Amino acid sequence: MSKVTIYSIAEELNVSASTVSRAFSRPELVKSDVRDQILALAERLGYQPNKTARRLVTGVTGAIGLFVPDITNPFMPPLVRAIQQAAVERDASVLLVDAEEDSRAELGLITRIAGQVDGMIIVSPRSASSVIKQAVGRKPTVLINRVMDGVPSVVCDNTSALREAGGHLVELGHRTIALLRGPSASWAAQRRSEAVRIWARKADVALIELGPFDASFDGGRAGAEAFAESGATAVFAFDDLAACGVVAGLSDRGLRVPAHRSVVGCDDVLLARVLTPSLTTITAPVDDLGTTAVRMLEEALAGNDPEPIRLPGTFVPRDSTGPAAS
Amino acid sequence: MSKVTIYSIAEELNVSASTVSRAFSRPELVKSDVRDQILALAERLGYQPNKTARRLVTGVTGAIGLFVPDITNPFMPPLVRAIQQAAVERDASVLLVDAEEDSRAELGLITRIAGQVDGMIIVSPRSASSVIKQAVGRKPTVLINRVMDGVPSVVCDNTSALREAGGHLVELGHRTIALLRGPSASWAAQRRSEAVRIWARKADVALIELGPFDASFDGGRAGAEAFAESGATAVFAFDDLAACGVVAGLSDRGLRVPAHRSVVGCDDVLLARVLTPSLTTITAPVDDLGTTAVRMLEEALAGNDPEPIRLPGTFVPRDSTGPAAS
DNA sequence: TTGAAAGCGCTAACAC
DNA sequence: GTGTTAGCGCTTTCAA
Repeated sequence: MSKVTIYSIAEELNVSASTVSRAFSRPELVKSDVRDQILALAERLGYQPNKTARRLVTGVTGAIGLFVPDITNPFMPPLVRAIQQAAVERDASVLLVDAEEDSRAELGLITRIAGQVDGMIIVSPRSASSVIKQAVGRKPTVLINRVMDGVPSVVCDNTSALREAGGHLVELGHRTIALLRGPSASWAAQRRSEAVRIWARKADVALIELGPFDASFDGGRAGAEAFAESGATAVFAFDDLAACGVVAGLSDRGLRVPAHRSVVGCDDVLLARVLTPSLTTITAPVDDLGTTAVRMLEEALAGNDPEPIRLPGTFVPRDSTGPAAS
Repeated sequence: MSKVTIYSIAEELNVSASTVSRAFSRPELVKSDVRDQILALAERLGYQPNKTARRLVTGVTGAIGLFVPDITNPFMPPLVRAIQQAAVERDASVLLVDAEEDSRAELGLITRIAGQVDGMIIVSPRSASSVIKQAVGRKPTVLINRVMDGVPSVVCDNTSALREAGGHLVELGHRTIALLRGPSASWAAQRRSEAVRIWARKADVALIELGPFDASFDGGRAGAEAFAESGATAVFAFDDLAACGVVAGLSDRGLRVPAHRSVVGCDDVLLARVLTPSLTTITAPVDDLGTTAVRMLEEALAGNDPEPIRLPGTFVPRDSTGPAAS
């Protein structure tokens, strides 16, 4: 039982190897009855065109590189899934690279996979631009949640959802609200803070800015201390993980959510739904983010350069916000 | 600036392409000064052997397929990371496939990547054995958290940690304890239940078995109802996610953890640490699981067939367990 | 220790 | 529409 190739099929059917090849790669070029015969025999023999050989001659790998800073961040898995799914639909595979928050390793990892993929999707709020530029220089690249001149990107825009969240807090009677600022190197963190700031000014609420804190559970926990002493009754946490930290930190001080303080998260990761109390937060359109990124990469691969896209998040009130304690 | 190949290097140095090839693939076969020259020039030119070409002739892809049932399950990301890291150390890449809990798609996805990798790691507690056998038949395969005759596997063994957890509950005064059973199709779930059962018999505590429930937040929430009415004061949840569900379900009934009821999770996923109260649970040795799987796959690839390995989990008391309410 | 030559399995001109 | 002919960039006998 030797391996089946276009040659073995060609021989069996008394056609040339090219015809067999065409039957798979450009079916419209071969007469339909011949094509059907070929496909049928191939099916019966369990033939699959050898991707490696195809790749060697065409130069297309059929793989896309997915670079994530930290797959352990709860925001990532659903995004990875969405990308993976969109890739499979396009008959592409996903080569995953997790930088493990090690910025020194990033460049090496990127160059490493660049040679094995057609293009890359980079989800990296904090990588140095120089690193990203390296990647962009090698292969068509799409950025997620980060914008950079001349590079296609999809970002989640929370501006209006944050406004809604603010309105919700005001309705609940909150007049002094804290903002836990995220890492200053994070593009998303900056935009978020700015959006809250603008809203607060217009809504005439007292905004107490705290931080910056790490975008982590411990960051949130640290923030809780400042928040508890700030006189604010509600807080915008940097993201859901930080919000969990805030809840924990408040609990350490005997403060309950939402009875004593209200907390708003961001992203709506799994955490937000399973925490007790469940988190009022802003749902990021992860699925859209992922499929859009893949679609844009496809365009970029086709030689166009797609316009940056922003997808709005949506506000979801849950149980971590309640009436302001008097 | 044409692309640099073994030929361009060979020409430049007046050696044959074979020599250049050897300098990279079997350096010991080429005289050291020649080799140094070649390597130096290659370095200067930024030459990297073309993996595709190499792959075509050798048949090794340098990639390992990682098949996960649901990357959204919080147990997975750290595992994926560990595997990815171990792979990078061996100069291999990871082709990720997420089945999205769609068992019908599994087979297709597996066959799909089988052709693109040297071997596979499958983390699939619930896939049909037939599907797994398919994979195993195609490429060397290592199973994580599942055992199957004749297939190398690494599993997490929680028996002794569960015993410890039980002891901990008894010390806290619990005498009637509930067991939330996981999905009956899950290999891990069965072993867990069995371990708890055996412990309970020996420890002379009343064990109330409930379920089976889904290994999910909602499954836990459903379980909470049964638990609340069971008369038990503590519960072994199927995993941490289910434990979160239990906490939520109890809270719906006005029951607090750990004041009114104690809850023990399993796996020690991120969730467990960021929940308030933090979960008493059993830490799965994910890093070890991942690196061991990669090591075993490497062995399998080398033609050996490695013995199944079990790695013990460790008990971690936290804040979700407390003295039994009287 | 090195070189020549023959492929790995496929695609893509080009000619028929 | 189909066949012929060259490769894609590398590894690997086999001889020298």
